[in-house]
Amino acid sequence: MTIKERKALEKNEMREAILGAAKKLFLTEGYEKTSIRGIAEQIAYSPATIYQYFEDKDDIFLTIHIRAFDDLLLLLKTADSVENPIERLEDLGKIYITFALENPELYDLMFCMHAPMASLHTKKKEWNCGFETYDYLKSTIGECIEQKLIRSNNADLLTISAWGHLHGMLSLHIHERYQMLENVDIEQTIYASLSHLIDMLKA
Amino acid sequence: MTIKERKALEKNEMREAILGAAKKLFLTEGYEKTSIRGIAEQIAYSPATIYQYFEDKDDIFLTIHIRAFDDLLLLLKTADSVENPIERLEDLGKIYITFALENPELYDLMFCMHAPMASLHTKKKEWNCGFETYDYLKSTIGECIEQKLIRSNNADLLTISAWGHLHGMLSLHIHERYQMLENVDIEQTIYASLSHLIDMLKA
DNA sequence: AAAATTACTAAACAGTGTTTAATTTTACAA
DNA sequence: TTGTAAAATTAAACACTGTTTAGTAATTTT
Repeated sequence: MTIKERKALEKNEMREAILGAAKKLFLTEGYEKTSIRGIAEQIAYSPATIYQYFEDKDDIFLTIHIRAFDDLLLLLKTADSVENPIERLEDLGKIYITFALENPELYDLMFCMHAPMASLHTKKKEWNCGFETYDYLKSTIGECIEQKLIRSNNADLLTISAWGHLHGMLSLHIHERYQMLENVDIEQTIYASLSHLIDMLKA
Repeated sequence: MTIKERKALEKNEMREAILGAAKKLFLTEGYEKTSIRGIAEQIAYSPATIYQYFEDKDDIFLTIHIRAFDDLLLLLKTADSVENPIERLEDLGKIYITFALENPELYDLMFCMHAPMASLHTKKKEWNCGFETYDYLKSTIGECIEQKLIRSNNADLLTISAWGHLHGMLSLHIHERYQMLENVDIEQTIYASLSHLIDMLKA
C-alpha cells in the first residue's frame, strides 16, 4: 500500500465517521437539531474539519439520502424472485410501506425534505437514485400491462398513481396528519389500502 | 367605542400586520428564510415586539396554517350544490388538486411541515382544522356508500385512501420527486389519476 | 534536515430565535 | 394639569446556527 492509497483510505474513514455521526444525530434529534458542531463533537474534531470532507451540511445529508435509496432498492429487489408481476407489485408495495414505517426520518429525507434536492440543484447533478427507483417500479407495472393482468395500459400514469397513493398515506401518517383517526390502526390500513388498490387494478 | 375596545382593535391590527408580513415573506422566501427580524423590518417594529403578539415563530405559522384550512374548506364547500355524491367527490378532488397546485407553499405548511403540528403539541391543542376537513370528505364518501354508488363500504379506509392518493401525488410533485418525468404533464396526470380512481371506485 | 504539502483548528463573521431590563408612550385619577 | 400607574416598545444580550479565514501542527517529499 502506497502512502497515497493509505491517505485515500483515511480520507474515506473520516467521511464515514462524519456520515455515521450525522446519521445518528439525524435519527435521534432530527435534521434541524443536527448541527455541524454536534457532528464535530461526536467524532472529536473541530467543526471546520468537516468542511474538508463535505461541501456543506446539505452535502452530508444528500449522501445519507442517496445511501437510503441504495438500501431501499436492495430491499425492493428481494421481490425479483416473484414470477407473477402483479404479485410482485403487491410485494414491492409491502416492502415500500414497511421501509417507510420502520425508517420514518430517512423516508422523510428521501421523499419529502427540500435539503437534498437543493443540494443536487446547486451541484447540477441529476437525481439518479429517484430515477432508478421509479424505473424499477415502472418495469414491474409494464410487465403487468404486457401480460394484460391489469385494466389499464398507461404505465406512467399507473406508476405515478400507485407510488403517489402509497407515498401519500405514508407521508400523512409520518407527518401526523392522520391523528384524527384514534380508533383506526392506520399502519394496518395502509397495508389494506395497498391490497384494495391491487384488487381494483386487476383485469 | 371605549378605550378598551380601541386597544383590542389595535392589538388585532398589529396581529394582522405581523401575519401579513410573515405570509408574504413565507410565500416569496420560504419558511427557513422568513426570520422574526425580517418580519419586524417589514412592519417597521423591533423584533422583540413580535413576541407580545405571538408566543414564538411557530405560533405565527400555526395561525397561517389554520387560516389556509379555512380557505380550503370554503373552496371545498362550493361543491355542496352538487347532488350526486360521486360527482361531488370528484369535484372535491379537483378543488383540492387545484388548491395545492396554486398554493404549493401553503399546501406544504398544511400537510407536510412539522412546525405547525409541533406548535399544536406544545399548546396541547387539537388539530381541529384537519379533523374538519377529514370529516367533510368522509361525509361525502359516506353518502356514496349509503347510495351504493361505490364498490366498498369502509368509509374510513376509502377516505384515508382517497385523500392519501391525491396528497401523495401532490406532495411528490411539490417536493420535486417527479422530476424524472420530462415527457409527462404531471399536473394533468394528477387530474387524470383522480378520474381514474373515481372510475375504479364506481359500483 | 529543510522545504513543501497536507491536515487541522481557533477565531471570527453574519445570521438565527428568544429573553431581559430599560425606556418610551399611553391611560387614569387626584 | 400633573403625578402615577399601566401598557407598549425596544436596545442589548444570550445562546445558538452554518461557514470562512488565517494560522498552526503534522506529515510527506526533496
